[in-house]
Amino acid sequence: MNLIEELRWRGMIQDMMPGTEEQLKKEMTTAYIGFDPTAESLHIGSLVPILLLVHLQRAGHKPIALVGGATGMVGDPSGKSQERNLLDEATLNRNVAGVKAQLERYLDFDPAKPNAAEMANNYDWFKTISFIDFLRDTGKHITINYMMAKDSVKKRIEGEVGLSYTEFAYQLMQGYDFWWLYTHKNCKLQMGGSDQWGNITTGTELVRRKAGGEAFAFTCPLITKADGTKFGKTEQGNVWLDPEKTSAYDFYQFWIRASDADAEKWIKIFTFLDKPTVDELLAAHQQDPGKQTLQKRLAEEVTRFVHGEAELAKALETTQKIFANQSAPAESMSIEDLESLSGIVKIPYTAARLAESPDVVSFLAETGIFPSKGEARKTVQGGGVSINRHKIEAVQEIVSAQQLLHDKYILVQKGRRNYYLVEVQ
RNA sequence: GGGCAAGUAGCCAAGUGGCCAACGGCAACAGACUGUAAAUCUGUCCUCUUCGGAGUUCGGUGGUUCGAAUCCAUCCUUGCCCA
Repeated sequence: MNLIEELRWRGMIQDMMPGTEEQLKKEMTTAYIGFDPTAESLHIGSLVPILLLVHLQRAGHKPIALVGGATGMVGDPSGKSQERNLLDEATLNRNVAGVKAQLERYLDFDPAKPNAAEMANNYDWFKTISFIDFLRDTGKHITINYMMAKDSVKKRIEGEVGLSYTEFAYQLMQGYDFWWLYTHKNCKLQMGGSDQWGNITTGTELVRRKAGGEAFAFTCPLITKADGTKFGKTEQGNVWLDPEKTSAYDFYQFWIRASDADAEKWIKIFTFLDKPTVDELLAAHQQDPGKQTLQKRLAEEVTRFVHGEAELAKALETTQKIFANQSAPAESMSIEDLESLSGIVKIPYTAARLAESPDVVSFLAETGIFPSKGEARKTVQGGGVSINRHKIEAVQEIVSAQQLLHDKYILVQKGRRNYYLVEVQ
């Protein structure tokens, strides 16, 4: 199966330039995707472009992961209703390093292979370009009319917030990247999310006009949720790929909570399972949705891909302990069980303070499980807090040493799925 | 430089002298129901709180007034039109 067919059944193709499929069939093709260094870590939204590169490489083509050290200084207006804040240089450098380190984990950079992945940073070629050169050599090739016709630009021009010249120029920079990679790396294909289509076509246009060459592109639909809310967010915020920011357990949990409708789409996009396997899973799931076959497999596959087998095993283990036997009293958990709950937030608490038998509300605020007593009180009143799996019925309840599990721990639940292990010292 | 319009909580958006911590919607969090799902219903949703309240908000600053998100002045930002 060729790359395009493969991506097509997975629902990962949105727009494609004519001739792209033929180009990929013709020869080993070098392709790139740009990643914005807007944060120190990539989040699961960036997983899709990463997967595109991995699919590309598996199909025998050569991927280039481009980190936007230069474009990140300017800000892409695509999909943004407002002018972006500029990042300072120190932050940007840190982000570039972080993003680079992560990308390196997912692609094969083995130089012995003809299609070894490469990493690039567009700061490397932008830092020496003068403004005058850029205007003369690049700006000349693209008309304002062409640039203004882009959706991302049009929306902002028609909207009431406007668009700075800086952001307007962004597409030229990205287009220049493509041209640069085309001429220096023989890169003929750019991929990306569908919001990048406008920027990408400016690039193919530049390649055509400035280099007289032919370049190709396709995009992947943006990931959405069936209920229309934003993908990749949880109560703790973004779901990051960095285990320091989002533990493997939390990462696993994000996927397992996918709705049925989402899981059906996501299993194709976020896993490498082949079509027969996916069809089988879909059928099994439809037969007995309550088993969450899809969600479990999805969570498992993606967690393995991002965090590795060992971390997946830990996440599964913790999940098992917490959810498999939810009605079991916390007292039945062994000390090993408690101590090996990986990914659960552990909080220290002093034995001296516990000896004073604080009321729950103070306890919850002091441990930092809630930011303030008011918050804690509200949630307790709403029935949202359990200690050792017993729901707190009244704000007057107290916490005491008698509740210690194995003389050391108190298991606190905020809501149904947020667990905290308070360790008394 | 001139004219016009706008700036309200995470977002959208009402409010045009006291009844305003500010209608409504979205998002978010919690509860019920369930399958750690969706849909639905309920509660919370500026901050703190001994739950009685207390404090800080409506682009910034200054003013008028017993009292201002609402009126005036000025500044900043944005959009549209003119030069």
